[in-house]
Amino acid sequence: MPDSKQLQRIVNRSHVLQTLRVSSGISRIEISRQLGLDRSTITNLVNPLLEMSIVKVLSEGSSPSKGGRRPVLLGINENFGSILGIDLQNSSFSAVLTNLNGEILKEWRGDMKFMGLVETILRIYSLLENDINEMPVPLIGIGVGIPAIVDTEQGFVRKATSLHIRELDFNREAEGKFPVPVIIDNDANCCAWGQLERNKERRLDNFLNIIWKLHRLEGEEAPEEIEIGMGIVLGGEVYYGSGSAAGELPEDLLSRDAANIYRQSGTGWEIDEKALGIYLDKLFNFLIPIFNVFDPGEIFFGGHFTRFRSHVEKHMSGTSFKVNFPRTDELDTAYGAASMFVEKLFQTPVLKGDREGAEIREYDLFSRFEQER
Amino acid sequence: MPDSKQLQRIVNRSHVLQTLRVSSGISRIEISRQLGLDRSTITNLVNPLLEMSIVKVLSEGSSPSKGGRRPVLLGINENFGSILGIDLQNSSFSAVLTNLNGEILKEWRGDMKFMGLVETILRIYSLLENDINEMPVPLIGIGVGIPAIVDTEQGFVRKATSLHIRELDFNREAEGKFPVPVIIDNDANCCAWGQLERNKERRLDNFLNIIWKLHRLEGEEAPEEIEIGMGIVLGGEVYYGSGSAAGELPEDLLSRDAANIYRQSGTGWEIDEKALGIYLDKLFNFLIPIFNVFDPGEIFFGGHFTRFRSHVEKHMSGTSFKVNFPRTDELDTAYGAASMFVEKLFQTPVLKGDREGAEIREYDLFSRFEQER
DNA sequence: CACGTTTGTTTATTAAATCAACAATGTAAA
DNA sequence: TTTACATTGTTGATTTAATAAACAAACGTG
Repeated sequence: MPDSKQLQRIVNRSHVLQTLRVSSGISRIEISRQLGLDRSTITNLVNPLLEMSIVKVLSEGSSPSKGGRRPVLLGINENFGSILGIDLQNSSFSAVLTNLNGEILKEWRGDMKFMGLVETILRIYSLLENDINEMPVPLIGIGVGIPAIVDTEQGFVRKATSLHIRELDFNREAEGKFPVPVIIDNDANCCAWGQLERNKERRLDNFLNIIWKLHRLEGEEAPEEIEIGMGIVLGGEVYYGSGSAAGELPEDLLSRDAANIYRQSGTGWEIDEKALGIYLDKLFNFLIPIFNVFDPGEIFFGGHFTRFRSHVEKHMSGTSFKVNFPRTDELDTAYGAASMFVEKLFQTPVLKGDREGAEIREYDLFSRFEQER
Repeated sequence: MPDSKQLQRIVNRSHVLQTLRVSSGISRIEISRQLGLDRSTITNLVNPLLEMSIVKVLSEGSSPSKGGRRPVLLGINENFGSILGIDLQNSSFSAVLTNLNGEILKEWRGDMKFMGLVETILRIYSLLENDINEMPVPLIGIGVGIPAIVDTEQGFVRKATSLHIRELDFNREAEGKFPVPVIIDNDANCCAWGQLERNKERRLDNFLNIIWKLHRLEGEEAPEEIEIGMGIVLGGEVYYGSGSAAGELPEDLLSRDAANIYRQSGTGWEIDEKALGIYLDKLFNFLIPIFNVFDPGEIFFGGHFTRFRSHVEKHMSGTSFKVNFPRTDELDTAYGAASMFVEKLFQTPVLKGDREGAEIREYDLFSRFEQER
């Protein structure tokens, strides 16, 4: 629908928003310099965003060294809207509410028997609805992470062993049932989205985000199930591969095979160092070649990897990769699911299809709220 | 230098050229439909290209089913210019001259002692110069493939064991010494570029291109040296990784380790099936996990892999990947090097840097030849 | 042969950028 | 204090490149 002229404006506006997001506290003139656009163009783009309160004035900056008018420092209004991120597992969930700056406003954890994807998410949402509505920030989107192979673009779940799903058209089934748009993705990819969000100022290019996650098995108490997941970010965007299965590890490196690492003791879980060593040998034997072929700029080890930091560092010592152990917790996937939504909000819209029906991506902030507020 | 308005025109012009390249024999109106631009816009973009003879009229198409004026079918003028592609090895080279449609106009093979990168390429060029100049198509660029880790964007050779190079600023050393622009890249990446060119109508998204190449060792007669190279294409573009080393395989899978596969017999080279089997087991043990993690839409096995086709098919039979054995010959790398240049000619120009000095990519066809012809 | 259809061009119009001038606001030296 | 100068940000005129609309050209069909 939007013609090429309007599209240019939309794209430029999006560039402005991205710049504001990445370099919060920047002046209009500095934006114009970074984007190579005229000063007046930025003024014209920014002012409507200010009126809509998507952008806000932070403060007056100090005047430049040689004198001159003080720059007016701008930034994204992080309270323009909130995002609900849900980490959906077989029999439990966790969830976070974040603002547009990726700051956590609220968090939840709970048990929830899985009863179909849409149904379960609806239940969780109605469980949290009151909490969300009493916040001063209105909800504008939901992101969901599940242990599955997901075509996020199409909203299509290909395969989810632990949830017993195959070829589910989520978008169609969820149509009209939620008050805000819902996006789903693989949980490991969500964590990669979260890493993109947390490091947005660094404008990371290529990195791998590997997580070590524990799941309680359905019914059983112990041992827990290990999930090793890899999220791949290339050129600043999550890479899905041609079948949405990029980053999936072989079965024998996941699940029960390594379950005897965790031994139940009197107080709780205890780690069998020998079993751990054997498992990590096998794992890194697999991973290191992958690292070499991808040649990422950085590798993040999240989740329970932080508990085995020294082991990981030993295995990585032969390589020249930059290794990173981000602070992580049980909410990583939920946080990442929310981050995914935020990242998509600020992505520069492109004509999708390229071929037929030129349709704009549906998450563009300005277009969505142009009339409403 | 070019402002945002001119940039839009350049980008749209580039889209038109890409469309013409991918779907040769297309009418203006059909282009306008595919790109979502107005008919008159396409007319205005195409006509200058016709005058410059970058684009040519193919023929009158048949009139549409319900009557109406016959569409004027357009296509890239493949003879607007020619590209020299060079495959540079330690003590020999091969080269091809292609037109803009990736058709081979001429080819050469020869021995050439390596004497520094720029010097050697210059020698090869002067060797072929007369042949090239007597062609009716003017040379507009040179692409070079070398067995090395290369930062193509910067024109910087990081490491080339067999050529004894380390940290060489090619662009600086070559400055002003060639009559046309020269681009260098890793040889495996070149082959991937070649595959992109050969399959341009298919608009491939993600694929891996794996080659099995033989090199004569310096001085020695036998055994030859094996080079296994992987070119990675993601989102329709060659992926280089953060250190330009993406796709590099571990040392022990290359070189001499598998040399005893080739045995010299009375008539020539003979293959030791047992040694081959052991080697391929090891190789595919390495490759299959890589395939799974990349989740490509297709995998090409080129070079000598075609001789071991049944072996490869056996190893790949457990997977669900689409396997492809393209017709290949000794000129693949050279052809790919030329293809790389052509592909870059037709890439949509983007502001590089994004941050500072907004500079346009230097290969844009129209801009380069606007005044000249 | 009249009529509808499709391609492609021409001219007027429009959207969104730039350009240039200027107001506002600051530092620093005279 | 005053003057000069530097920098940010806005306003109005101008330019550019797209679209829109009308039309010419070419073709098939009843």
